[in-house]
Amino acid sequence: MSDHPPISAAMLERVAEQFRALGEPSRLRLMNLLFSGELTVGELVEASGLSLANVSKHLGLLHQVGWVTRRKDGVSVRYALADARTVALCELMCNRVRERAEAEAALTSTDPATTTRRRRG
Amino acid sequence: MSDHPPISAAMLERVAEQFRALGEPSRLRLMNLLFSGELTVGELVEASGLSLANVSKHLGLLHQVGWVTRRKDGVSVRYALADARTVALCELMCNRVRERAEAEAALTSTDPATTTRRRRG
DNA sequence: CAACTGTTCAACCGTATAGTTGACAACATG
DNA sequence: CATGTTGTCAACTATACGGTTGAACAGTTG
Repeated sequence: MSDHPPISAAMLERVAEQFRALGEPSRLRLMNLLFSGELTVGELVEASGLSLANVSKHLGLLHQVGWVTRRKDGVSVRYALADARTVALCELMCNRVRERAEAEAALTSTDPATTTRRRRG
Repeated sequence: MSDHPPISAAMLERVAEQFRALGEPSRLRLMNLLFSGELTVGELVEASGLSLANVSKHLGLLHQVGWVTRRKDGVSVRYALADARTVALCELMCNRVRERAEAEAALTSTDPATTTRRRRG
């Protein structure tokens, strides 16, 4: 825990915006599909099972905050990951979730007594 | 872009939950304050300027998803970062924001013509 | 026990946003 | 130009969530 200066409110909002854009399962699904490369909106619709307008909306937001790039290709539009760090970032979060799941499983199996939450008597 | 298998809906929701917890300026501010070490709710209230109940609520959520630890210390409660990766994660996002800000600034200064769609031409 | 401090919880309100629907824009083809 | 294809945008509804307020709870002190 070395030196960590305070951060401006504007910066906090910008950073929060980045996190928030990834804080939605549908958008995470689209990002995950883009892990394998550039895809059109139509392809993402088919692969995700989401509605066309919904996918377009999510992609618009991801593009606005800079997580994906947009490129017109004839009649369709191709989206791709804009940041090489995206995959690492998502995998870090996946590992966190897995670790927590394992930790919880270990707790409940080794110490069932402590799982009886304290309630006022 | 190597092999990236699809992810279950439950997993996506869990991962999104992690991102979402950090997708709020007030919570990010609290996390940032905790960068310097363990703090009580009261200390966080004073440092953040947020209301007591509000801080408690945010800390409750951060604790629920595993971003902070909670420890009773006499009459007060001390919170701390639970994950060593937190700082690196936030700094990555900060760098992203800074990079994007610089890229935008460079664009508007070198190519004013394309910015006519917006004010500040 | 009673009073005080520090924290959490529950109910409420206002706003933000996910998803749908329908209209419309951009590009291709006949 | 008319038509089909692909995607975006605007309006709408339902739900989620941030923030406030007031009550309840847990230690500490007298």
